[in-house]
Order: sequence, then C-alpha cells, then structure tokens
Amino acid sequence: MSSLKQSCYSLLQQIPKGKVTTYKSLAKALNSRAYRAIGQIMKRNPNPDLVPCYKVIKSDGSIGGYLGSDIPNIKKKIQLLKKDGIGVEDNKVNLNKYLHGFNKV
DNA sequence: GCTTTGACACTAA
DNA sequence: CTTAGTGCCAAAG
Repeated sequence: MSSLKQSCYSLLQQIPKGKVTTYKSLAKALNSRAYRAIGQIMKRNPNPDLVPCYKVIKSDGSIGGYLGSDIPNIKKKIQLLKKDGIGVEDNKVNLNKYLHGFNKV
C-alpha cells in the first residue's frame, strides 16, 4: 500500500488551517524527491474532498498551479488560500510565515 | 511494457 | 532576471 499519494493525503490532512506546504517539504517528509510525482498526484487528484491540494505550493512560495496550469485556476487557488487566512502577495505566499513543516527526519 | 508528460527543484550560464 | 540542462517519481498514452 505505501504509495506516495497515500502519504500525501495524510500529510496534507494534518496541515493546520492558515498554513501551507511546498512540494519540497512534502517530498522530504516522504523521504523522497518525488516533487513532480506529487504534482501529478495532485493534478490527477483522486479525492479533492479529502485532500486540500490548494495548500500545496512551490518551494519559491509561488502558487504553482491548480486544476491544471491555467491562470484562472491559479487565481481560484489564491482565493482559497486567502480564505484560510493566508496572505498572498505577487502570486506568492510568505513561506516564512505560512510554511508548515512536517515531522522532519 | 516502454515512451511521453507534468501543479517541481536545483545548478549553471 | 531568464533560459537551459539534469534528476526524480507517478500516471496516462
């Protein structure tokens, strides 16, 4: 069973409100470098109801993408983040404040 | 079952 | 700052 997506869900679900995570931190928590695989998993998002994939952003703090690389979707993602109390500036999130770190190894 | 794609990350020029 | 190349993993064709 131990699939990356399974771990991704667990990690995303344990992110407190008002916090976000990056593909890098996520992969690190998974003890892997599947930055891209996670992206695919999110994109292919099997169960968006259980996985707040909008909390996953790039290591630069940029939004990255949402439901594809379409601009309108990116904006939507920003709105969701703001709704969680996360301030977004220049299409980027302040990792210094909102980056949630998992149980590091 | 191999090839291509992608919501990434990092280094070099 | 941008562009190009390399690594890494999973899903789709």
